[in-house]
Amino acid sequence: MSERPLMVIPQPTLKRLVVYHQWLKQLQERGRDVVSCTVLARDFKLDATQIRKDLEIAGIAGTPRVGYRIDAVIASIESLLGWTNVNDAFLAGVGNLGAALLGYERFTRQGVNIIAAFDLDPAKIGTKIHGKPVFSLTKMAPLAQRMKIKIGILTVPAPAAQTVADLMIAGGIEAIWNFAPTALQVPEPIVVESVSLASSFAVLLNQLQHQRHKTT
Amino acid sequence: MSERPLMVIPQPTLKRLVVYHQWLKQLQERGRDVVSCTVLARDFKLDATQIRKDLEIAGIAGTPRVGYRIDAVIASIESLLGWTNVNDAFLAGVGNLGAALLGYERFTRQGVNIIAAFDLDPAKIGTKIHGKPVFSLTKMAPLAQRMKIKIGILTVPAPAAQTVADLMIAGGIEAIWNFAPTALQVPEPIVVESVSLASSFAVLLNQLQHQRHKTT
DNA sequence: TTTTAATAGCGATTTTTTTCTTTATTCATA
DNA sequence: TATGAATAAAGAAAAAAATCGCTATTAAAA
Ligand SMILES: NC(=O)c1ccc[n+]([C@@H]2O[C@H](COP(=O)([O-])OP(=O)(O)OC[C@H]3O[C@@H](n4cnc5c(N)ncnc54)[C@H](O)[C@@H]3O)[C@@H](O)[C@H]2O)c1
Ligand SMILES: NC(=O)c1ccc[n+]([C@@H]2O[C@H](COP(=O)([O-])OP(=O)(O)OC[C@H]3O[C@@H](n4cnc5c(N)ncnc54)[C@H](O)[C@@H]3O)[C@@H](O)[C@H]2O)c1
Repeated sequence: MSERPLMVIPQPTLKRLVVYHQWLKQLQERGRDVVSCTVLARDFKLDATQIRKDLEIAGIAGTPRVGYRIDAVIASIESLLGWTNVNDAFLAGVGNLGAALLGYERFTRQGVNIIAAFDLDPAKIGTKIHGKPVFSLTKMAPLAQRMKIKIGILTVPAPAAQTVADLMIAGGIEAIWNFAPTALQVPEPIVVESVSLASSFAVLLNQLQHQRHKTT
Repeated sequence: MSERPLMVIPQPTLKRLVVYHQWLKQLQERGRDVVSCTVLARDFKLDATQIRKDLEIAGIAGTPRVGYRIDAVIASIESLLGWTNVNDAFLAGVGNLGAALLGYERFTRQGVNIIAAFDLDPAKIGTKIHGKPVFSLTKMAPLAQRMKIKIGILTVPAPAAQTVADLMIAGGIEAIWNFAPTALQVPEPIVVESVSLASSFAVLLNQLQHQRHKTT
């Protein structure tokens, strides 16, 4: 498909590029056409040079005294992240969080399309949640294999996470987006990206404590 | 309360400590009593020295040839993160994600207790979701002020996020946990911690692409 | 009791990431 | 057409984070 040199993008840069993208989309809707690092730095409370380096790493050029064309930046980031072609994914565990992810339409514009969900609960199996069909967990591995699904989203309770991850891998899934607070043990080529909301909240609390110390 | 020197903990360390904590809880439930950095390093696919440094920063000591007492590590991390006293919080935007967060009981063991939620939707106002009362958004600021709530959780659609954040600040809220994909503009002392699931997924995709390059 | 192996501890080194400094480019204005 | 101001670009420096190498300590084995 799209031939990219596949250079290594620093992970902090990668994450920030996604955040810039979201914001630039909003600026665009408000009629903005170009944006400077100075402005972005103020909006995000970051260093302007850092943003410039990030865009440079993404291969984006600006013009002095003007800034960057927003549409060009958006297009570059989308291409860099591979959002131009969407990846099909399975989701396991249609609970509170799983259902929320199923209903989040923005994901399809961010490279992921959840095409089916799997659960153990008989009350959920056979239904559709946010338009996505829910199947029995036993169907997951065979279906993944048949449909060549490569991405699995794991939103089951922590004690079940390892078992369900093993099923995903058995079905040929290569990357697991893990929301369960556990350390998944997976063989070498499998990619795991874990989301830890608790970590994020810990950062919030920590900063709040520091802020209070400063002012008192 | 608990008098801590409030040293600066590197943010990567802080996040990892939370992850260690979750895992150690599980090891404890399985009857484990001590754990070594070597084992943790294998479980998390991290460098053993890094884990040792993290624990050192958290002020945790181990014994050679044995490792660390799991209960001591858990206690130290909880105390360090301030999970021993729970912080009350308000949540704005009881949609898919907001409702999922409302129903997540583990949060109370991680320093945050959502005591009420707020929304614009008349169908939701006056109801209880996962046992938490939902009030009209207009009540948020006055109630926050009266109840001295300092933490706000923002799960409204992106276009509404800035407005609702302003309301939170008007109510005396000092820290905002933001799930909306937007760049909140807040005055100096206000702390904002944004969660970007899209960034996390971008990391997953990126690693998957690299993994594929390696093997092919 | 001695030896061995596993592990924590600690300082040094390397790598990565961020920030600073300087230069070059472009647009607006006189 | 010059001048000034804002900005990107590029390289250097600094800061932060991760990793390495070595030493000390401890428990188990010999
Ligand atoms: N809800 C949140 O806000 C939140 C936040 C952070 C992390 N998480 C994590 O996300 C995961 C899901 O949380 P939740 O609140 O949605 O839980 P939940 O209890 O609402 O949902 C769990 C779902 O998984 C299903 N399930 C259980 N065992 C299964 C199995 N073996 N195979 C397939 N499905 C199975 C259940 O039937 C249920 O539908 C948990 O690991 C939780 O720790 C949740
Ligand atoms: N659902 C997800 O998986 C997911 C993932 C990542 C980020 N997010 C972000 O989280 C936020 C919420 O997502 P969601 O899927 O729950 O959306 P949703 O549409 O399901 O819920 C939004 C809720 O906010 C309420 N609301 C709207 N305007 C409001 C206002 N001004 N004041 C108070 N409440 C208001 C709505 O009535 C609704 O209940 C969005 O910003 C979304 O981008 C969601």
